[in-house]
Formats: sequence, structure tokens, C-alpha cells
Amino acid sequence: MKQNAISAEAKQQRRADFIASARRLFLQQQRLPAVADIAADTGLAKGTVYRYFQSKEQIFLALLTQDFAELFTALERLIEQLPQPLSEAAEPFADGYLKLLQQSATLLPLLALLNAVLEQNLPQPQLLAFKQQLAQALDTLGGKLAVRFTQLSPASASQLLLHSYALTLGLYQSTQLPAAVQTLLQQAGLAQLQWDFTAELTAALCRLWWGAAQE
Amino acid sequence: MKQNAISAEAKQQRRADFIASARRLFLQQQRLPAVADIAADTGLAKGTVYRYFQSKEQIFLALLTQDFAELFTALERLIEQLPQPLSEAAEPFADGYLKLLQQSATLLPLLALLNAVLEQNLPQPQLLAFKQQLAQALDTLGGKLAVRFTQLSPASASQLLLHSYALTLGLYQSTQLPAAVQTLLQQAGLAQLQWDFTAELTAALCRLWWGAAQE
Amino acid sequence: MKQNAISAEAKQQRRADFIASARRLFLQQQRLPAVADIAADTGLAKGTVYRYFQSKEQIFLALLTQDFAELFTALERLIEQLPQPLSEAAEPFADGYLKLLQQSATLLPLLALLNAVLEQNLPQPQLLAFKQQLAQALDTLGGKLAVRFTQLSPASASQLLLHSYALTLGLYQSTQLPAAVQTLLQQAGLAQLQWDFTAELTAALCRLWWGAAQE
Amino acid sequence: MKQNAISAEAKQQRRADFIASARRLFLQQQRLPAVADIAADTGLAKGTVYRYFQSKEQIFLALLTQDFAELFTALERLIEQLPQPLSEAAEPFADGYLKLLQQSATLLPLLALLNAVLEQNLPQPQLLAFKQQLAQALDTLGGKLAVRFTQLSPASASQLLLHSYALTLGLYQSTQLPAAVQTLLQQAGLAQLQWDFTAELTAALCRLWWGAAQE
DNA sequence: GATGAATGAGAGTTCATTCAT
DNA sequence: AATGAATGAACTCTCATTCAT
Repeated sequence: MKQNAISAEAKQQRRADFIASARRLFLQQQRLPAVADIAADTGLAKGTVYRYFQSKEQIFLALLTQDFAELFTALERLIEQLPQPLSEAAEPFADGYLKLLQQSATLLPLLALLNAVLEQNLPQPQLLAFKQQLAQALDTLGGKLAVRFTQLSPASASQLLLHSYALTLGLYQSTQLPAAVQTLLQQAGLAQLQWDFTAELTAALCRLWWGAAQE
Repeated sequence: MKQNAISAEAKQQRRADFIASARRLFLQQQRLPAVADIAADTGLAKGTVYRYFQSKEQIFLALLTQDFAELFTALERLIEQLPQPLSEAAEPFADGYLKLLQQSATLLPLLALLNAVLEQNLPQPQLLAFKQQLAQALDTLGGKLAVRFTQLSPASASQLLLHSYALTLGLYQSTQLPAAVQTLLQQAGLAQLQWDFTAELTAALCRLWWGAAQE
Repeated sequence: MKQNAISAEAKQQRRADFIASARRLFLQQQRLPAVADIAADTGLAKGTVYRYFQSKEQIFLALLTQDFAELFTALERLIEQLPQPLSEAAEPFADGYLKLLQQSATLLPLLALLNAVLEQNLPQPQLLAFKQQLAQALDTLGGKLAVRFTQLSPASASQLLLHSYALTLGLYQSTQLPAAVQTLLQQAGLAQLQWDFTAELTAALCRLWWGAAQE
Repeated sequence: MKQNAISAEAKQQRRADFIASARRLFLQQQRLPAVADIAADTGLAKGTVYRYFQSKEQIFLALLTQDFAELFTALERLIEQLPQPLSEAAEPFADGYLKLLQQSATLLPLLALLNAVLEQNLPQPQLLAFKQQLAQALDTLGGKLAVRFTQLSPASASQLLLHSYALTLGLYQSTQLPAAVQTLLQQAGLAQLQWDFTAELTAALCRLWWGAAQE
């Protein structure tokens, strides 16, 4: 039996351990791992997982929340450093944003599952809370963006971010192929058939922001 | 026992029946219906489904392919009717495109499942073929767009369409909530908290196309 | 894969096989066996069990129903052969009844579980239907008893049977010890401490019926 | 953390608290409550329960023992007050007995679980001890009954009580339906389909005792 | 003496797919 | 060609009990 996590910090740590295992296994298996796997990976028992999370999906919602929190924090800093005017900011934003996205290997794959899988199995209140948090965060970030680029109203800044987010999600899903298929393509020398997520997102974001800058 | 489908037309019809049932049940159930349900709805037996499709997911891939074909045909006509110049075409395109999207109740919900669910259970070659068809179709359409708006190279026209598609997919997933949650929100008088897919997509497409028109 | 049960008879047989396995294992294990055990014992797969029964508890409800049906059929004959007058019938009834009870090793143990376990896990409609069938059967039997012993009204004859049934159930539970405990007692030479179900039920039924005969 | 219970009285009190919580929750939940619930209801921790009881079932065995002790004490007084002769005592006994039964809301429901659930999870020695206590108590009570009604030998008096007890247990289980099902029936206006425990037990006890009086 | 974190066996059920008829 | 019976892997979650603190 592993040492009991009694202090609040120890509990927090244990929770983080489960999330870390979930992240690792999700990347390995390319799908939501079984709770048994997560427990085994953490070196704790299956039942213990359920002391920290109400359901399997909640683990991944927590992981997603974590990833999002990091991303948003970093985005705040990124926005503060964007050059003026807005039309000049598009490319630096796209570059910086893509770097941030690459820092979490799980964010985009999980996001792609969010609607299809997590939503089906998450209690509605949690799901709603998550979505509202996300909306809130976008709104806050939009506020900062509007402060920096005064030509943007807070509402249209938030909207620009929402659209950027949607573009990210949509392009990721359109351009990404299962790892196995990618290997296949490369072996066949057909890699060029595939769109490149990074390049496309950069291009699309620039257009979107330029579009916004014209208004 | 229903009569055997011997002629090629009869087989084709049977296949279409399964797809139609799949579509109907998908809309009803808000998730991929069980094969047993599809068979029952068609009035045939479960095993028969597998004479026409290799797997459950293939039925929905076929359904998606159908929806896409219709959409692309209609988009061709839409593009031909867009006003000049490109900057003036954004809004008419967005309006026309949204109308087309609304004509297939299944297209967007299925698309939202595509990556998460269908990709997991579809044999790689089929998946690849589908994705390449989609790329091909976008490319063809991009060609037509470039013919009409000569400032766009075929490549950048295709790209614009890819980005528009990604925006559609991403915004749909970001703005859509499960039906049950929506009901919940409306009862609570919180409907205004939700983004409106149509409005956002229109706005985003306009910005994207304007952005493209500036280049 | 075992041969498919296609004809109605073959299906009936398969269903009976599952029930027979359930009976055998229940006796062996002294508790409701797992569905996996029943399937294994039948030589079929777990999922197949669920083609024939909606839940584990329903298997045992079916077993109980079967046992009851046999008992009631036999009781009808027994009643027809009871000597007159009623006061002389008590003992023959008790003797005959006890012989019948001994013919199903599962009836009483299952009955003892009925309220405590099955009721908790059975859908209410099934439970209700079962209880009503039982009441119905007792009533029918009461009718026959009243025909034979004209001093009994149908209502009081049914009541007498209900009370006899209750006595059976109650005495079985009061006098029966888990098999392991019985062994223990006998090894300790303490067997005489235990009441004997058969003797007690005989005595009690006689008193009950005599009491009824006096009215 | 509640104060440690150091004195014997404090420990006894704590034990009683657990039993009281168990009783309350059993009535509320209509099934054996979880240990966590009992602990929470008492304001102590789960582990503490196991300092006072070896298992969950032992709590309920203690509860049952308590209820039985009260019942037997009261029965002694009831027996002393029964009118002569025995044939006249049946009805007063039944009436008095039923009143006593109603004084413990938990006695009968727990009894109905005794064989099915408690016996499965109780260590054999405890179970045996409990059953022997019950037998002993019935025997003692039988002795008093034989003193009052000299036509009854001590053995047959004890037997009469055993049979009365069995009748109680059996009728309770036969006539009782889960609360939810009862509600269902009443809504459907089918309440009359159900036997009435009190009426049936009264009638049956009278017959049983009259039968015994004839011997 | 009290705590409550950790345990982990245990079980029921679904459903896509196969294949004997 | 159609059938539908059989398959069996997959997976979550509960909760009585233990034991380190």
C-alpha cells in the first residue's frame, strides 16, 4: 500500500499523479485509457482513483482544464507582447500561439475528443461548467486584447479569439491523421498529400486577424 | 424474410435504405445508433447489414460522403454566382454556405464525430481514402474559385476553402451544446450565454475572406 | 460455438439449460452464482445468457416460477386425494406437502432469498407480476380445497393455504442453518439443539388445519 | 475528531450510537446502509466503526438482538396477563403480540434479511450464538407459557411459540411488498389485491393456538 | 482511540461482429 | 441473399475492510 496522502498537498500531488498518468497513457494509446490502466501506471489501486475523481471522464476534463489554464496564462503574456498595430500583430500572435500549443501534446487531441466522447459521458453540470469557464476565459483574454488594440471593442476581441480557437480546433481535426496512417503515408512517399497543421493555422490566423484589422 | 436483392439496382437500393435508416436514427438518438437499430428500422436483419457494409462506421462514412457530395455540388453553383470583387463576395458566400449547411441535418454532427469516433474504428485505408477525397474536392472547388477570382492562385483558393471548412467544424463544436444541456440553459433563462453558430460563422468567414482579399 | 437454437423448441431448451445450470450452481455455491459461472456451466458465452434473460435475477425468478408451478400442480392432486373430514386431512396434507417440498432442493432456499435479494434487484413490474401469480395460484388452489371441504369458504380456504405457505417459509428460515454451521454442530454432537424443519412444519400445519377445522 | 471514548460507559455509549444510526438509516434507506453512511450519521469516521464491531453485519445483528430483547421482555408480561383457558387466550395474544411488533419498526424488516443477507456475511460462531439465544429465549418463554396453561407441556409451549414466530416471519415476507411497489399499486387502485399482514397474522395465530388448544 | 486513505475483488451488461443455417 | 443466434472482450464503479498515521 502506498503511503497515505493525508495533507492537502499530498492529496493534491496524488491527484496530479493520476492526471499525469492519464496524460501519459492517452498519448501512448491514442485513446482514453481504462481506469485500471491509469491506476496501474500510478502504482495505486483502481478504487483509489475514484477517491479523487468521480468518473473516468472527469480525469480527462481535469487534464484538459489544466492544459487550458496553462495556455491561457501564457496567452495573456503573449498578448501583452504583441507589436502594434493589429495588422502587424497577426503573425507574431500566430507564431507564439503555435509554440504554446506545441507545449501540450495532449491539448489538441483531447479537445478533438471533447465534443464527441467526453460530452456523452460527462454529467451535464460539469460539462456546462467547463464550457462556461472556457467562454469566461476567452472573454477575459478578449478584454486584454481590446486594451492593447483599442480599435477592437472587447466584444469583437473576444470574438476574434473565439474564431481563432475554432480555427485551431477545426484545422487540427482536418489536417491530423491517426499516427498509424501518417506512418503509412510517409512510407509510401505521399507525405506531401497532407496539409500541414502549423502552416495552415499560421496562414489562416493571419488572414483572420487581418480581416479583423480592416474593420 | 425480405426478398433477396439480386439485381445491382436492388442491392444499391438496399444499401441506400440502410444509410437512410442510419441517418434517421442518428438524428433521433443524437449518437451513433446500434447496428441492431438500423437493421430493425430497415426491416432487415442485423447480419444483412454486414453484407452491405464492412462495419458500422462505414455506414456513417457513406452517409457523410453523401452529404459532402451534395454540399460540394451546391457549393460549385454558389461560387459561380458570387459577385465580384472578392471582398464583396465574402458575405454572400457566408450566407449561401450557411443555407447549404442547414440542408443536411446530419452533416455537422457527424463531422464532429468523425475524428473522435469514426477514425478510431475505421480501417486505415478507408479513412485515408475519405480524407483524400475531401482534399481532392476542396482542391477542385478551389480551382473554380480561382477561375472566378483571378487574384487568388488555385493554391490559395483551396487554402481559403480549407480554412473556411475548418472554421465551420471548429465553430460548430465550440458553440454547440448537447440538446439536453441547451434545454437546461433555456429553462434557466441563460440562453444568451451561448454563442450562436450561424452568427459567429458568418462573422468569421467574412473576416477570413476579407483577410484573403487583402493579400 | 454451440449449435444455434433456431426452432422455438431449441430456444426453449436453451433457456431450460440456463435455468438448470443456475439451479445446479445455486445449490453448489449456496448463493446466487455469477452470470459468468452459469454461462460457463452451460458451455455458452456470457452474452448468450442475456439473449434469454434480461438480468441475472430473472433467471432465478424463472427457476422459482418453475419450482412453484410444479409444486402447485402436485398440490392440486394432493388436495383431491385428501381424506374427509377436514380434521382428518391435516396430517396427510402435511405429509404429502413435505414430500413435495423435498422434491425441489432449490425452492425453499430461493424463497428465502426472494424478499431480501431478488426483490432489491428485480424491476418492479416483474416482481409484482410474480407475486400476483403466486396469489392467483394460491387462490385457485383454495377454490379446489373449498370444493372438497365444503365447510371452508373459498376465501378461508385460500387463507389457510396462505398461512400454510407462510408457516413453511418462516419455519424454513427459523430452523435452517447454513450447511457449514450444521456440519459444525454435528461434529460437536450438538445436533439435537436444532429444530427439525420437517417435524416442526408437520406439527404446525396440523395445528393450523385443526384450528381451521374447528371454525 | 470526536473525543476518545475511554471509560467503559463512554465506549458503550459509542456502540449504542452506531446502532442507533444504523437503525435510523436502515429505516430511511430500506436496505442495509453503507458503513460510511453509519459513520457519517454518527459523526465519527469509518474506521472507528470497526473498533466497535467486527463487521457491518454485526451492527445489525446487535440491533436485532436489542429489538428481540425488548420483544421478549414484553412478551413475558403479555403471557402473564393472558386469560384462561388457552382457547380464549389466542385472540388476546395475537392482539397484544401485534402491538408489540409494531413498536419496533426495524424488527420485521431486519428479520426478513436475516437469513438471506446477514447469514452470508456473519462469522459462523456469531450466527450460531444468535440463533441459540433466540432458541433459548423461546424456550424460556415457553416455560412461562406452560406454567400459565398447564395443559401445555413446556416442550409444546415452546413449539407453539416457535410456530407463532415462524408464522410472523413468513407472513411478513409474503404480504409485504417493497414500498415503491406499494405506491404503484395504490396509484393503480389495486391496493385491495394485497393481503393485510395484521389481519392475516391475527387470523393465523388464532387458528394455530386453537389447534394447539385441542390437543 | 480515532482517523480516513487505500485497497481490490467482484460483477453485470452492451453490442459490434461472426457464422452456421 | 438473408437470417439472427452466439460470441466475448471491454469497462466502470462500489464498498466492506485494512492499516498507516
